[in-house]
Order: sequence, then C-alpha cells, then structure tokens
Amino acid sequence: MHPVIQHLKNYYPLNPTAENMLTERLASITFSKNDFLLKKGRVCQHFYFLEKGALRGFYELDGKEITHWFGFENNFITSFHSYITGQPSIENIQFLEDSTVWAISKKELTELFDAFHEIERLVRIIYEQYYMQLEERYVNAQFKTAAELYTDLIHRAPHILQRVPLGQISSYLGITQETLSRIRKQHAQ
Amino acid sequence: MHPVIQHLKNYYPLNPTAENMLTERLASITFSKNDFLLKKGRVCQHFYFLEKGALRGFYELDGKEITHWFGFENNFITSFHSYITGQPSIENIQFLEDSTVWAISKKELTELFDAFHEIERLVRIIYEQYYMQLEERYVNAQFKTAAELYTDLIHRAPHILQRVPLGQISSYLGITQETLSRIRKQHAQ
DNA sequence: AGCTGTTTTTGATATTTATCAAATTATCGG
DNA sequence: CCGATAATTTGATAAATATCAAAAACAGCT
Repeated sequence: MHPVIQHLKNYYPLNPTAENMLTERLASITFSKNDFLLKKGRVCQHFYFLEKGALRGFYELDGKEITHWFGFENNFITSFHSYITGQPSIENIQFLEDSTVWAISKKELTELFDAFHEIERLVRIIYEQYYMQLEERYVNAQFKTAAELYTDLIHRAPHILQRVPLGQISSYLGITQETLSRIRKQHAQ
Repeated sequence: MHPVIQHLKNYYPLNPTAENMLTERLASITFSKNDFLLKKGRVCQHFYFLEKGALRGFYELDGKEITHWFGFENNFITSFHSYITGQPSIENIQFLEDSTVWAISKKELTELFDAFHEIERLVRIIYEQYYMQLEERYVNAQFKTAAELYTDLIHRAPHILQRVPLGQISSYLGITQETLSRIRKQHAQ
C-alpha cells in the first residue's frame, strides 16, 4: 500500500476511490543530504509527506541560521505560511539526510477537497494534531529554562540528537550553541 | 444576520440550509467580568465564538498565573487541547470584561461536519489561520528580545494594552511584570 | 596515520532578565 | 473626597544566558 495512504489510516479511514485519486496525484521525489526542498523567496505550492529521511525549516536572522522545526519520517511537510497565503516563503527547507518525499500540489489537493469530503476531513484532523503540537512547543519554549528544554527533548525525541548537528538543535531550543554545550556537560555528570 | 454567520462569511460562503442548521445550534451566553468560561480539570466540550468582550487563557505554574493567549471580539475560542483530545483542561479561560459568547457543542459541530462539507471546510480554513498566527507568535517569542516583543505588541494589537492588566501582558510576553514595567519606561522616553 | 575543514567545548566577560522588597500610583465603593 | 485594595514602578542584587575568542575533538579523505 502507498506509504501516504498507510499513514493517513492512523487519522481517518478513506474509501478506495479517494485512496486511488490521492495515490495518482502523489509524486515521489528523492533528495540528497543538504538539498533544499524550498528556498526563501519562493512560493511553496506543494504539500509534502516525508517517507524517509530528515529535514529542517530555518530562516536567517542577523546572518545566523535559526532552525525552528525538524521533520522526520511520516511527517507532513510544507512551508505553512507560504502554502496558505501564496506569499513568498521567508524560511528555507533543507534536507539533513538523503530523503524520499511524496508531493501533491495545492491545486490538486484543493480539487480533491471538493471531490472527497473525507480528504478535507483528514487534513482538518491533521491540522488539529499539528496545532496541538505547536501549542505545546510554544508554551514549553516560553516558560521553561534551557536545561529543561534539553531534557524534555531527550525524552520526547532522542533521535533528533543523533541525527542533527548541535548548532541546529540549539537554535531550535532558542539558545546558543555554547549554552547547549554547557548544559550537556552538566547533564552528563 | 447572526453574528457568527456574519463572521464566517469572511472565510467561506455558506448555503442557507447550512446557515440555518448552524444558527439553530448556537446558544448565546452572557458572562460577567472575572467569570470563568472553563476551569482547569474540566473537559472543554464546546467551541465558542466571542461576540463581545475579552478573555484570556492561563494556567498556573509555581503558584503564578501564566496567561498564554487573549481573545477578543470575533475570535473563536476553545481550550484546544482539551476540546480535541477530550482530556481535562490544564488551562483556565476567564473573562476580562462582561462578555457575550455563542457556543456549540463538539457533538453538534461534529454532526454538522457530516451533514455539511462546507462547515467542515470552514473549520479547516479557520484552523489554518490560527495555526499561522501561532506559528508567527512562536517564532517571535523565541527569537526576539523582551523590548522587541513589547513594541511588536503595540503595533500589532494596541487594544490589548488598554484592556488587559500589565501582569497578564507580561506573562503573555514571557517576561516578568517588573521587566515589562522597565521596558515601558524606556519606551516612553 | 596524517592532513584539513568542520563541529563542539572551554574560558572570560558582558548583557539581559529574574527575584525580592519596598514605595508609589491608580481604582473603586461609600 | 477618603480610605482600602489592587496595580504598577523603582531599587538592589542574583541568576541565566549571550558574546567573543580560542582550544580541542571529530570526520572525511588520501
């Protein structure tokens, strides 16, 4: 079965016709480590599903790269603001590993919404899940100390630490690389 | 016309039957300043629309109240995590002013999703808008200084400063009341 | 193994923000 | 207008984190 369909079954059942229509419109693309899925200034016109690999969203501030999210296997990916508004993206999306993604254009997905109520329902449900995750991350980021954020990350997503360089993790946590390095040292003792 | 229907027209058109079904299921409730729309520990089983007034979502941490969002006229309101998961809420929702809200139960709204594809579409679109707002707030909160957050707030939502006590604004910005007070002093000069 | 460029750690210091305590100012009912 | 209560500001100090510079550790390549 198609990996996207497989994953969607976790959220809501699809009838076979909808499955087929969706499958037909999903295109597989492979990327190498350090490739860009999206560069800032470009409009993000696709919704993606990451089958294999890892990527990050980052933007540039005062010449520094600020990674504000990571994506791994079985995550839906897009540059949300750009995708929704049709404005040029201010963020870049870059692969951290050799990866495989499935892509569907906004136009095609929107047409599927019209044709299949249940596909729009799936997206509604996925938005709910992602909103909850972001809300939790927001509250944590704002009200926890750097050390707490690090231990949370270890428990919540230890694979990130294995697969991502430290400088990207530190900006994800909203701290400098030096501070993260010192926190780790504390933590190890 | 019903104020909720009126507002929904900003997002997507509704047919008259859907309008009627929705209107019939919306109940108007008035509250006084300091009343609670939801107390922590209770499950949030309604989706609300704030017609008039103001409220805040807050939770308690180390004996302190942390306000993490505000709602004003024409905002949709719910304790999102509790509403979606059916788990007891960890946040409280309290009115900052005498207010009027419209309420629909999760059960009734879910039934309307089945009956009217376009109502589910509306909610999907509203989620997109709220996700974008949260995403922007997340990035700002994490990577801007306290002074920048304050000046942003002045430009983005000056009404908050008129209608909300300082201690609540400071926790919303993720800083202490004293720090906010000092920032304002700087800013005024 | 040795070279090279990159990533991570360490050290010294500066800056930002929090904390605690007290003083001042604003608000509201009588 | 007065007094009580709450909200905001001010001051002194402590804690957390950033910054800048350099050293150490690591990774890929030959």
